[in-house]
Amino acid sequence: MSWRKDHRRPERGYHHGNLKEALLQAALGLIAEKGAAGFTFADAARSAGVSPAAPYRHFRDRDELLASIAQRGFEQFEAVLTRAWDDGRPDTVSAFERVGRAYLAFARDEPAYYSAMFESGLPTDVNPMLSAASERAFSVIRAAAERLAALTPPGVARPPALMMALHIWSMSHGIASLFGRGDAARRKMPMSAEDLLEAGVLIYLRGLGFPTDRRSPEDPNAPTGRPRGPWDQKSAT
Amino acid sequence: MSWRKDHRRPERGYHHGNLKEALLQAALGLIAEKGAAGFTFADAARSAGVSPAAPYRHFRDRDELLASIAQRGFEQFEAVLTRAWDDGRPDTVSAFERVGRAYLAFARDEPAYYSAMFESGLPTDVNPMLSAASERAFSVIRAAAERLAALTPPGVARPPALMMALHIWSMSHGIASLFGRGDAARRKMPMSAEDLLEAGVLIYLRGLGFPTDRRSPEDPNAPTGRPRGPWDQKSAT
DNA sequence: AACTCATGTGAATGGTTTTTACATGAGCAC
DNA sequence: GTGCTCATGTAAAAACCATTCACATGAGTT
Repeated sequence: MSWRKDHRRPERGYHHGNLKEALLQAALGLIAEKGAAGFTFADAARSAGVSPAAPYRHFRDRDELLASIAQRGFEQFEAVLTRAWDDGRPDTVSAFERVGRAYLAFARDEPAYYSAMFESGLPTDVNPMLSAASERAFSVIRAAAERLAALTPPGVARPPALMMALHIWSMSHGIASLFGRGDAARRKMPMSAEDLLEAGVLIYLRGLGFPTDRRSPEDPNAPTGRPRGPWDQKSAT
Repeated sequence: MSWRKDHRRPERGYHHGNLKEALLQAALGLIAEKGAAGFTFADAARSAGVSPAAPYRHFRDRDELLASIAQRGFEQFEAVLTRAWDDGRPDTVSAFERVGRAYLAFARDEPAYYSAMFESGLPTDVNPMLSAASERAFSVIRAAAERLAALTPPGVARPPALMMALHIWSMSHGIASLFGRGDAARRKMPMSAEDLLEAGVLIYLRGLGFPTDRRSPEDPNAPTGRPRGPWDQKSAT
C-alpha cells in the first residue's frame, strides 16, 4: 500500500521524491498565511524539509514558482467557473449570476491562488502558459456573455458580447479585490459582496434591456408599494 | 575625493535637511520603476544619498513608508476626483462620467501611488490615518452617487446611493486593475479602458432607470438603423 | 560658548536569494 | 548483484536587505 514516500514523513531519505509538488503546496500555504509578498522561497524549502538550494532544481527562481501557482490557480478558476456556468442551465441569466458568485467564492476560498493570480505583480505577458491559462478562464465568462447577448430581446440593441464580458469581469474583480476577502480592506458594507455583485449584474443587464425582475412586474403583493429594483431581491421584509 | 552624494546637491552636509520628503520621492520613483513588491528600503536610502540606517529616523520600517505613500496617494486621489466631479457641473451624469475617467487617469498616470494604495498588501484597517484618507477619497464617489440617486426619474425605484457608489467604484477599480495600466496584463481589448468604463457606467445607469442616450431618441440620421446602445456613443462611423 | 537632541553613520546580526562544487542513490544495463 | 549515470539534494559562499545599536555631528537654544 505504500507506493512512494508520498504519505506521512516516515524518514525522508536524501531524496524527497515529490519535492516539486511539496513546494507548490508549501508555497500555497505560506501565501495564504502571509500574503504573496511575504512569501519567501527559503520558507517554502523549510516547509518541505529541504535545503534552501533544493527548490532551484525545480523552479528557475521564486517568480517561476509563483507563476506555477498562478497558472494552477487559473486552471482551477476555469474549472470552478465552468461548473458554475453549467452550460447555461437551467436558464442563462441565473447561470450567469451563479458564475458571478463562483468568482467571489473562489477569491474568498482560495485567497492564495487569487493572490498569486492577480496581486503578485507577475508580468502576465512574458509567460505564454500563464497567459493562456488566464485566457481560458476568461473565455468561460466570455462564452456565457455570448449566450446572454444572443438572448437580447427583439427591438433592443444587441451589445457586443466581449464588452459585456469585460464589464462583468471588471465588476466581479473589483468587488472581490476591494470587499471580497475575509477581513482585509473591509469598509462599511450595506450588503455582502455576493449580494452587491448580484445586484450590480442585474442592474447592468436591465440596462442592456434584459428583463431581470424575478417578481411579476405587477406584483399583487405590493399593489401600492414603492417601485422596486434588483437590489430589493434579497431584502424582502 | 569621492562625493558624499552621487548627485549634485548643493547641501551635502552631515544632515540631509529634508530626508523624509526625499525618501518619499525616491520610493515613489522606485515603485514606479520596479513595482511595489520590488521596492527596497535600502534602495530608497541610496537614492537619497544616505546610509541604509538613516530612513529609520523617519519611518518605523518599510511598511510605514509604504503606508505614507499610500496615504499621500489617497489624498491626491481625493483631490483629483473632487476636481473631476466639480460639484456636478455642468450636469450630474456627465460630471459622474468625468469622475470615472479621472479614476482611470490617476491609475495610469500615477501607477506608483495606485500600486501603494491598492496593490501593496498593506493592512488598511490598522492604520487610522490611512483608512481615513481612503474613506475620504471614496466619499467623493459616494457624494456623487447621492446626487445621482436624487435624480432618479419619478416612477422609478430610487437605488441606495451607497450601493451605487460601491458598484461604480468596483467597476472602475476592476477596469483599472485588469486593463488600465500601460502594458501590463493587457488583453485583446475592443476599446480603451476609458470607453469601456464609460459604456459600463451608462449601461448601469440605464439599468437604474436613468435616460442616458445623448442622441435624440428618434435620431434623424439613422431613421431605419439598428437600435443603438450606450456602447455606440464613441463608435460613430 | 556650552548644551541638547534630532538626525545621520558604521558596524553587526540574522535572514533571503542565488550560484557552485560536491554528495547521494534510483533506475538501468549487464 | 555490479557498476554507471544523472536527476536530485546538500553545503558553503557571495551579495543583498532589514533592523538595531552605539556613536558622531551639528543646528537650534540658552
